[in-house]
Amino acid sequence: MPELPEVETTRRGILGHVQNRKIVKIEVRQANLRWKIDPKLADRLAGLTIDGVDRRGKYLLFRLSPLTLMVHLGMSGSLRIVDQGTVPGKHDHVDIHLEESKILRYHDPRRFGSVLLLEADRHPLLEHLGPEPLSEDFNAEYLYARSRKCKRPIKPYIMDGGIVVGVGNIYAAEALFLSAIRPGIASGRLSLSRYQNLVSSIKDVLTKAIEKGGTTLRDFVREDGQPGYFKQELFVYGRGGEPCIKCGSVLKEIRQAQRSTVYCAVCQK
DNA sequence: ATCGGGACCTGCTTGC
DNA sequence: TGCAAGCAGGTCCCGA
Repeated sequence: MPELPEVETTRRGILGHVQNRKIVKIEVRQANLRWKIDPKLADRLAGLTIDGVDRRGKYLLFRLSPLTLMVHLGMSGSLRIVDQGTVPGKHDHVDIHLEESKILRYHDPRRFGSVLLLEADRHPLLEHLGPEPLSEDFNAEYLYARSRKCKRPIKPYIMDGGIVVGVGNIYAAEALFLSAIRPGIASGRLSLSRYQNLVSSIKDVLTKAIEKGGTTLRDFVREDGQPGYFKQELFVYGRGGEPCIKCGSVLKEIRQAQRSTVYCAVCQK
């Protein structure tokens, strides 16, 4: 489910419910996620107060001075706020009980997500991440300079978290359509001005998706259980074989690095 | 140094 | 109708 807009939607949705609230207790029903949940995690966090929730790429960082709880939603994860007594479902793996009878509930059918305890503000998974796409550090000059001599196709290139964080399969395809760039072109062959288009398309599509509460394809839900509404605004993702919204020709579907890619061979060069 | 591929999982859709 | 294959928002890690 979650790319940056969905993670950011989740962060904004839960913030008001968890900030300055004390963790009463934690229940772990399934510890085998992408990485096994530390058996000591529940004891370490009980009694601490959540000072705030930050985001780095697709990671949510719960600040519990002096510890940090790092949550990744993987492919199918979500966080919801539910009332005490709400019966957990099959894939509700972790409950974080808060003051005032609320529970922050982690749900993840495929279990590709993770719930990790950080002793400090650092973690190996955060060490080599690229810039935030909505920050000024992410700009055309950076991408252009970094991609010289790189033969890797542009779509997997912008989906690489070491290059820029937060851009997943949906928004990579959308941004390339919006900037009229073919997904298979080698990143090292794109000009600076094409990178200017691409960067502004990425920022644009992510910003608009956040405004709509993210994209719900099947199971993404916001903290209150509502879906996101950006799906209606997708130009190419999930539309292989259908007509291009701009020119009407049939959209092509290919595979790149084991991910499906849809594009318009007429509009994107 | 870069890659492509496999791995980790469950659930839903599709086709025989 | 049943069953197996294929595919799905991510990304680490290995070997070529």
